[in-house]
Amino acid sequence: MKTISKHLTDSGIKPSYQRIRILTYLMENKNHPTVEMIHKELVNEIPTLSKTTVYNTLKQFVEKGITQVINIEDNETRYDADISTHGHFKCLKCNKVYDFKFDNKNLEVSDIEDFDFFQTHLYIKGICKNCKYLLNIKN
Amino acid sequence: MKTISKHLTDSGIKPSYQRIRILTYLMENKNHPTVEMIHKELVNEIPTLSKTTVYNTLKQFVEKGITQVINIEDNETRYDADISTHGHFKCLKCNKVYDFKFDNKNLEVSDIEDFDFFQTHLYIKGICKNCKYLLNIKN
DNA sequence: TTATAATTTTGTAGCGATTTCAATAATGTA
DNA sequence: TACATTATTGAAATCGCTACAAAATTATAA
Repeated sequence: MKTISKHLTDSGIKPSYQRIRILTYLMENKNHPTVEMIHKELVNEIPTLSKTTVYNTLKQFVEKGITQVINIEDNETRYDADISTHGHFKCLKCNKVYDFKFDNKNLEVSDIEDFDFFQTHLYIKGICKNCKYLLNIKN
Repeated sequence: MKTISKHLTDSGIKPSYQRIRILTYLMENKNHPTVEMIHKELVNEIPTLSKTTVYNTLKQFVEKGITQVINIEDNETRYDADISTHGHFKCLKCNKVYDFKFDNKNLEVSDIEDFDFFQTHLYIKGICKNCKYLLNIKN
């Protein structure tokens, strides 16, 4: 709780109760939640929590650089408090989003050599190990 | 025109007038357009063209695998008739989306070794060469 | 050709995600 | 305590997209 609060103030965000709870949720559940998911969970603890607050808070987190947006699917915006450059894998069977590491430094790109890079997003879609295993059992 | 029509029939899509025009637009203007942009342009030539038709047609193109969706931004779905694996760079200054090549084969990823990959999307955001140049002139 | 069936396009209505905005609540300051 | 500032809330509005049924077009059969 102390660290979360400090994380906010360090980023120029006043640590209100709602903001602390939302950031705590993001850091404890690394499940790349949607606004819907965050609200649904937190409204149990904070009955008055409005969805607008979740939207406003996440927008602010992204602007201040302590949260990144995951656009792996066009109909759902997900959020991740891990702002390090890493990839996201979405299983098309169970819909779970996995984190993965990739070598950003040795990523060879051409055609955009003289461009300045601010953010890199790598998304892979497919079938995860667990679902592959379950599919094999069935057949 | 002949080739576009053939491209459609080869993919199991009946080459209606609207479908031909939409695919032609995608192939001639490699500008990664949104539904809005496609409709705005084509309604000049086809005054009765409805946005629903553009949505339906693109959905079908994606299902049949002749068009891919670009989710580089959460508030705009873009489309690309180039279905080869390539990256997309969005300039945060001029908002243009550039294509770029990257070495998909030598992409080193960890944590998801035994997963099956179906699609890979690489998005980079930053400032393009042209905007960098223009910024330098100003200052 | 003509009648009928199947497909495509169109426009309206509806839905869900997000934003706007004004009122209320909470917090900070003199 | 009084006042100013900021944050939260909830209702209404907006936007992108989908559902659906009617109209238009195209294909098929007699």
